[in-house]
Amino acid sequence: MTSRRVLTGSKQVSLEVIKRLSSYLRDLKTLENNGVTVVSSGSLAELLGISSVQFRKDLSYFGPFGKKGVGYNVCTLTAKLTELLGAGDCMGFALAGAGKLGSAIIQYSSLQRFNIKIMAAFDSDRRKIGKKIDGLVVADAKDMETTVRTMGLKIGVICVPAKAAQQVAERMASAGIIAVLNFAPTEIKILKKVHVSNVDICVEIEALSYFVRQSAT
Amino acid sequence: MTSRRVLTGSKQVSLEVIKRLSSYLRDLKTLENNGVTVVSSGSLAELLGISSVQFRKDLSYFGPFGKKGVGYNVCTLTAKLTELLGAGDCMGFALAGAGKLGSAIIQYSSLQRFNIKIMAAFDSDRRKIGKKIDGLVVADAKDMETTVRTMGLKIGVICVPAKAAQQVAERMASAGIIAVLNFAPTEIKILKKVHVSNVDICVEIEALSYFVRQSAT
DNA sequence: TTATGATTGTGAAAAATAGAACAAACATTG
DNA sequence: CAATGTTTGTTCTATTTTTCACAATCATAA
Ligand SMILES: NC(=O)c1ccc[n+]([C@@H]2O[C@H](COP(=O)([O-])OP(=O)(O)OC[C@H]3O[C@@H](n4cnc5c(N)ncnc54)[C@H](O)[C@@H]3O)[C@@H](O)[C@H]2O)c1
Ligand SMILES: NC(=O)c1ccc[n+]([C@@H]2O[C@H](COP(=O)([O-])OP(=O)(O)OC[C@H]3O[C@@H](n4cnc5c(N)ncnc54)[C@H](O)[C@@H]3O)[C@@H](O)[C@H]2O)c1
Repeated sequence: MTSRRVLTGSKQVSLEVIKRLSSYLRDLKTLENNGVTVVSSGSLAELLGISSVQFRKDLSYFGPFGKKGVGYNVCTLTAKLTELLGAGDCMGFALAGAGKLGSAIIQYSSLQRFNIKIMAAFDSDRRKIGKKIDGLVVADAKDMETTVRTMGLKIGVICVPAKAAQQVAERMASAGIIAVLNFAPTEIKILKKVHVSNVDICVEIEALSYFVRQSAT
Repeated sequence: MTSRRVLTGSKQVSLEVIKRLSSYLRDLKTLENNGVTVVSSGSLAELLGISSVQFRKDLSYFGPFGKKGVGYNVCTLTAKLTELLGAGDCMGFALAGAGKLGSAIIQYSSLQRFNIKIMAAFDSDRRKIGKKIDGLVVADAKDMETTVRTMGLKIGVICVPAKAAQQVAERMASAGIIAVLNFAPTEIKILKKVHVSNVDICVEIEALSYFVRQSAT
């Protein structure tokens, strides 16, 4: 894993921390909906399946949010984390490859609750172009650069076959995309300033297989 | 991230290493198909977007596979890694939630090339039960325990809504599943001996959003 | 055959991450 | 109000992961 780090004031925080903060926020929202008003790092950590120190440590990169002897106000902390992660204003993204996985993601309703919204989807297959998925019309991949640039999109999700992934990523980058979530089972080599997160389901399952086989002996 | 470790002989190797080995194997197969017979850690690392030391170090946990001054025989290394990861014999898995994401995974053809095969899919929705997806008939979630146990499946993939994930995971565990890939945006609390890998796409994109916003300033 | 250059494998150093420990702050109870 | 118990925030310590540095090995070409 290439550990990219992000500046926050004077400190540097790893994206791993950011991902955890995001999952904290996710569960805090659930608590909020359940009417919980105050929570301690201990009980929240138990909910999250992590240690309470890790929770407090992660928060500490961004300042004190709790009250000693009491815990955290769920509402306040939710608001602070939302602001911190910039999850308040909607972030749009572009998706390439409106196939099986791509369609699922287009229709992935949870993204809305995260203020993440798909703004454009592209495909090179004539049978896919023009198709309406969940209200979004799939556009011609040829128009990707123009549209992405016009809309000012910064995040790209790659759901095209492996052999097309590199080229698609490059085109996205040239259109102003600076962060990519890649589902294709291949590594993308691209400008340093573009951040690439890979999710390779085959690799995930293969690793689990290894674990299973080890457990068997 | 809970860092689970696996025994190999006397050494302990983290699952992160295993995942990387899996991605090495993935790219080695591509090289093999392209007729490349010998490769150095340097050129392969460049292909993988990592450092050559990391590649060699990862391999070193399992023994020497290369020839000094020359490099690695692609064919041999592929075979060794395949054996090491146990990727030679097919590993079956069970999937819960044959919805949008679940269907995409059922139809995910690349898994076959990894010798990973879906053996059973379950859903609780009457409209989904009995449906044939890519030749596989979706079974009633009620029968999950029995079927999973009978088939001796060890890996479970969770594609059900968040609120059902915990219960589904527990039922999988009770049926003998010891490794779970969870796509639901919630943490699963379960017996220590069951390994849970989480893939939360919302969290991934939210982290990218943070990166994007940071880059803007 | 002998130098030269390339590349591996690994112990040791460095960096990053996680964890423990504890003082400071607050609430509560008597 | 004082004593006690709780919980945070943070420093310090331990562990894990990554990177460096280099001896050992091999091919090649003089
Ligand atoms: N199906 C899954 O569950 C799954 C899971 C994980 C990863 N993936 C990966 O995601 C990618 C897509 O998988 P899928 O199952 O949806 O395949 P798919 O064939 O259903 O979809 C791929 C789509 O990409 C389009 N495409 C091809 N080249 C393109 C280009 N240059 N520009 C724009 N669009 C292009 C195709 O027309 C097609 O619609 C693959 O790399 C696959 O390995 C799939
Ligand atoms: N759609 C995506 O691209 C996407 C991406 C990442 C994660 N996810 C997550 O994956 C999960 C599924 O997402 P989806 O978009 O496919 O939703 P979906 O509603 O299309 O599918 C969920 C399926 O689970 C079934 N189900 C519900 N309870 C069940 C139970 N107890 N046992 C068995 N089956 C049950 C439902 O009948 C449905 O068919 C959700 O947790 C979602 O957050 C989805």
